[in-house]
Amino acid sequence: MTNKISIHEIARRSNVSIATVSRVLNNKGPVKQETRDQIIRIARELNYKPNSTARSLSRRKTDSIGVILPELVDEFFMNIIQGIDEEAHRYNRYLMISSSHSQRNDIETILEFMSSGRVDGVILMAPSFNDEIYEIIQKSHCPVVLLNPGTTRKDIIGFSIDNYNGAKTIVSHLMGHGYEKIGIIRGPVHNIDAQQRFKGYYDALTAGSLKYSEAYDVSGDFSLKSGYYAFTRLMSQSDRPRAIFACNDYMALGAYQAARNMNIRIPDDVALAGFDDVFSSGIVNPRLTTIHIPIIELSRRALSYLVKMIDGDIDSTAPYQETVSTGLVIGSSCGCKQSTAQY
Amino acid sequence: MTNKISIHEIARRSNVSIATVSRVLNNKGPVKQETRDQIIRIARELNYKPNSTARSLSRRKTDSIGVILPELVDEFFMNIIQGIDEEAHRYNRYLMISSSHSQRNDIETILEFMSSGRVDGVILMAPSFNDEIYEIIQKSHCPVVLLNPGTTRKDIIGFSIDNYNGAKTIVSHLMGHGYEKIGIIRGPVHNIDAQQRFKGYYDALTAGSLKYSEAYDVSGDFSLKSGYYAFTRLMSQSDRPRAIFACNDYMALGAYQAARNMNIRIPDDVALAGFDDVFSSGIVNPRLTTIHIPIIELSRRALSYLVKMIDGDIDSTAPYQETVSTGLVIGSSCGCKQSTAQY
DNA sequence: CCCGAAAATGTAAACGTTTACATAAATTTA
DNA sequence: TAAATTTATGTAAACGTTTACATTTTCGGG
Repeated sequence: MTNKISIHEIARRSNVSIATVSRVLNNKGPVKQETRDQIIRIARELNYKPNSTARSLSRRKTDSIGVILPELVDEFFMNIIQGIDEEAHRYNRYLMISSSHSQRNDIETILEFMSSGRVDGVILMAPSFNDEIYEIIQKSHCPVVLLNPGTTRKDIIGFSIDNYNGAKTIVSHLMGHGYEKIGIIRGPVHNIDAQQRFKGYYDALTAGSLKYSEAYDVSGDFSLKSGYYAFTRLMSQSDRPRAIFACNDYMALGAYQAARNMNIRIPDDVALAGFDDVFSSGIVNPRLTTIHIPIIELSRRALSYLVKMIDGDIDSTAPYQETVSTGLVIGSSCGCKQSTAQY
Repeated sequence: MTNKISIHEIARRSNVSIATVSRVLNNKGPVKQETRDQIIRIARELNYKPNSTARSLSRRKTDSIGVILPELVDEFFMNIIQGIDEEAHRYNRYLMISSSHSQRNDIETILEFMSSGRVDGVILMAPSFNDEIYEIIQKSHCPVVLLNPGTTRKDIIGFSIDNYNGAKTIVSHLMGHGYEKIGIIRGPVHNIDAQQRFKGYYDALTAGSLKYSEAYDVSGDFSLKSGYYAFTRLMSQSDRPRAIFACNDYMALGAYQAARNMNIRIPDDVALAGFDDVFSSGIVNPRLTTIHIPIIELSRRALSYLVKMIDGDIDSTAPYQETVSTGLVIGSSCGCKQSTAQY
């Protein structure tokens, strides 16, 4: 039960000053080889580990990065964390993770995180971007990178998914099958991803000279259940759509269940496509045609950029936006015979 | 662009000493109401946030907790984080999360985390428990709680899943359907969960006076793919099993795909059961009969216990084990008509 | 063998808090 | 009203590092 040993203890035992010890431990400044060896030996013997709190205070740098996500559920958010973690490990940074605990004032969480000096920078994914958040970021002296900011502002630093083109691509793919009556199950009204996906859908239709019809446009909230009901509603009308684009996979999966209940065959009676490429969409039969989001890659880049801001390799005040493009994953739910994904 | 303000600045502006300011900010020690009000006012005006690094150094307490998981993938690990996060929020603790980056020396990761004073305690889920890890925990002065330690040692603090009884329950359920030839798709050989689940399977069989047969025992590694091949192997023999217990859901899902390829109907030709109750198992058709693990609850309890150790409310040196019991989730993959889960 | 430069080491002041202890002011007690 | 309390405040030393600056030692060249 050795007491916690400090740099002082090492200095005492090696008959040198703490400055010398610090120099050795940080490989900074000249030290006689002999002294160096001895200090290292003693430090190792005592199993010395520098106190990182003291280190942080002195260096004014914590080597940790805050990650604030709207919630901590799903493979999706896990993938974000995974990507960030991998990259953080590369840069020797630690990760402080927190959900914004939507029930509470998430802004406060953010502020707390950023202002207390607990982290050197923050990766923030807010449920929705608003002026208050913008203000906080501007005011704080803490570098912030936004994940999927969902705003048209240009004076921020953000990494986004190309929802618009993803949606356009997949709807175009459905059109390529010759379907003309293509319905949509929307996401939450105020969700920017959902809005962009809708726009992609809309523009794909009109670009292909199909007409948008309100009868084929039903709302959902990204949940499985909402997909179930939305599908039921869409297919209960006399003039049914021939294909449906669900704005995310969970809703598409809900649609599968509704289809089974209604004895509707996918893709024979109605084709189906989703968005996100969640694990389950590769499990269901027929495999769901969907859009893959390179979310791990996106997170990695975001972290990498943040670290460079922190290290001063990149100007933190300069706005920067990056958008990663999505990939079409072809299953047979759209009517294709051959799937691009294999197991 | 106000410079970062410290307690000194507040003291200066309020014409008091920093001690008084500190007292006000921490609600500690007597301060005249008038002085107090003024200090609070000024602190608020300047939007003062105490530097948590300095605070940690002085108090010898970081208010953060380390979480080390073998990997950061899956809903499963996300659920762990979710449970921990919820509870951490209740106790006002921050979470430092890291995967043990299995490619590297995970032990070193752990040591680093625990010895550097970056966290007040650690929740550790190791890929496999071994003596080295045990040594580290004993030596370190940092409270450690193990998640699913998978050891029979009694001198540790750990929170576990009752794999054994879970497996026994579900295999018994299969037997209740009258199936006599019950196969198993095992998990990784060195994985303790997998071993315990196998034992549950074995004991359930023999308790019901069925005989264990090597022909029905094939190995897997918890991956979907391994489930696919294991199923194929099991069902390629002339004397096929009538039911199969896959040691986790992903392997069971792989079995679904193999079954589809081989034109084998579930549950008509072969009944199937899994373990874990992952999201996808509720999606597939027929719904997978499986075992639910209250992992969020388990994580919550682990964190709560750890915090109490840190706060000195619980003796950190006393061993403690807790096991949470699992729940049977009935789908129709086992042959049941009525499912307990609904969507 | 002395001088100057380079190398090695030490001293002490940060970093921004908390807190034991000392002191001063206000209040009560007798 | 002086002494004894109680309340309010200040001083200064921690906490364990890093690092600018000062000082000492070493070493090569004249």
